[in-house]
Amino acid sequence: MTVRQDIHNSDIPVLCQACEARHHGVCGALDPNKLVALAKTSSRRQVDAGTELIGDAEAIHSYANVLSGVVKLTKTLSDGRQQIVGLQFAPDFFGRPFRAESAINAEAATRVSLCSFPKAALERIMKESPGLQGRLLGQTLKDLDAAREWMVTLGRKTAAEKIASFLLLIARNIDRVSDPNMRTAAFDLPLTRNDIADFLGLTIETVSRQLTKLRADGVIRIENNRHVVVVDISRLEARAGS
Amino acid sequence: MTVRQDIHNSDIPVLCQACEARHHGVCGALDPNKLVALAKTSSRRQVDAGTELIGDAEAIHSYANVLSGVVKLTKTLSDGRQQIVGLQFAPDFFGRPFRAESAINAEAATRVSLCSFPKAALERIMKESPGLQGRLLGQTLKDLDAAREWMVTLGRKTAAEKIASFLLLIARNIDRVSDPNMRTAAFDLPLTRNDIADFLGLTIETVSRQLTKLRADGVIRIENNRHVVVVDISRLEARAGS
DNA sequence: TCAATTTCTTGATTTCGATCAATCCGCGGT
DNA sequence: ACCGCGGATTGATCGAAATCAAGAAATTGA
Repeated sequence: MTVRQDIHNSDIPVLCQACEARHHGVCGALDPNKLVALAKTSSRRQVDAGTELIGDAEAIHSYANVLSGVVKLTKTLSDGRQQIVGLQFAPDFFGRPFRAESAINAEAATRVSLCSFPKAALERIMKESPGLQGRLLGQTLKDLDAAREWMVTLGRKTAAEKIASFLLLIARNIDRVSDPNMRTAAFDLPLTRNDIADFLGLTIETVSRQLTKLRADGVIRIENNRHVVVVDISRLEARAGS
Repeated sequence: MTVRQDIHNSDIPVLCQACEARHHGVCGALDPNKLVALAKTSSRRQVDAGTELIGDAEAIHSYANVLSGVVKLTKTLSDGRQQIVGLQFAPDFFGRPFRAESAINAEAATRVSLCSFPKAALERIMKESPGLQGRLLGQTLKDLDAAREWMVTLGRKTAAEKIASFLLLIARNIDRVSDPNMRTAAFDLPLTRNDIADFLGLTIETVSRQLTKLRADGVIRIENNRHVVVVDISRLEARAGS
């Protein structure tokens, strides 16, 4: 153990001071000492949309916090059919503690900025900070809840309901609509129509048609193919099935 | 800390000695002292198929190891559409560490025997045994992998592939077919046709038709509606998509 | 600025699985 | 044994989404 010393706010690594993950993400469990230790080995980087972050069945050497942008996790069948099995928004943690058994593929869906650190560094600090393990468990449980919620959407909802559910998911994560009396939302879609289809288990044509229908019915407006304005959130919710 | 004392095998609670969870489940992380402490508060019980174990949005007061049988986790839309979002086989741990946010419903799919302990007892021991937290994280990651694997099945596979995938899942968990050169498998279906439909995002009629087709093609045999003999596992795998 | 290419939309047709509708089978009870 | 009932199978028809097929719109690059 190092000798306990005075920790001023200025001792918090510059890198971390303005970081959202510092408070809400996994780093929130670390005291300044540990944070300094981790920050020494960590590095920020920006990657363009389409960059592969973890290849299928690849060994994983690092973990990362998503600081901005959206990362998509995909699985692919041998004949090319693809399914997005998770989306990570800031300030989600992502990477696989221990084993990399399930063949998963992580790719930047938008331009993404990451704060990544080597697997070994995190695991060492984890042994000393039980709180960190708890945060990791918390993130994993959150991912599990999201996955199960989506299983209902995939298995039991109609195409129209799937699209509405998807738009709500994005609105809640990008535009942070948690306030229930917020009537409207606006955001850029982080996914292409193809990605949306792969997320919803639909074809690109069906996605397009359902978006057109929502637009025709005045529930949303679409500008430049990417920017979506939800005119009335409760009307969208009514179409999402629940 | 208690003084370290000699621990004989006989000090392991009788309840735990023959328990599978003792080695492979969460209890494997506990030393005999901790095991005794936990065993004091735990109790075995058997429940019939159909028994509700955790109600939708109900507060959770206990955790459990599944010792035998199958527990199904379901989510239901307001209009009654249902989706099974997870199956827990022995010796899975089940229950929700912390928060019970996601509205999930757990029900015994078959006759089930459980070893359950109060939430508080487990959480207290968890603070002292970092290994236990790790096991819990491991179980959660395993559940997450399973959920994501199933998302591919729900979103991208045909009805025929879904049924084949389901039978393989059961064969691997009930008959423990992990040995890749095992050519055949046999088991009782732990789910009714209705449950299978809810697990696969299909209707009961489609499930029935696909099972009939597999039978007609000589891939499986069905006896008494419940007992399934997989004649050739590799032929079943070929139909599961991958 | 203007091809060139990719991404998205829209339309026509087909198909797979849902729905509707009878049976059929297995099982427990009297 | 017989009935009665819930669960399962089978058949006929329908419909939602997939597939096939052009185009239109946006983005890229020279």
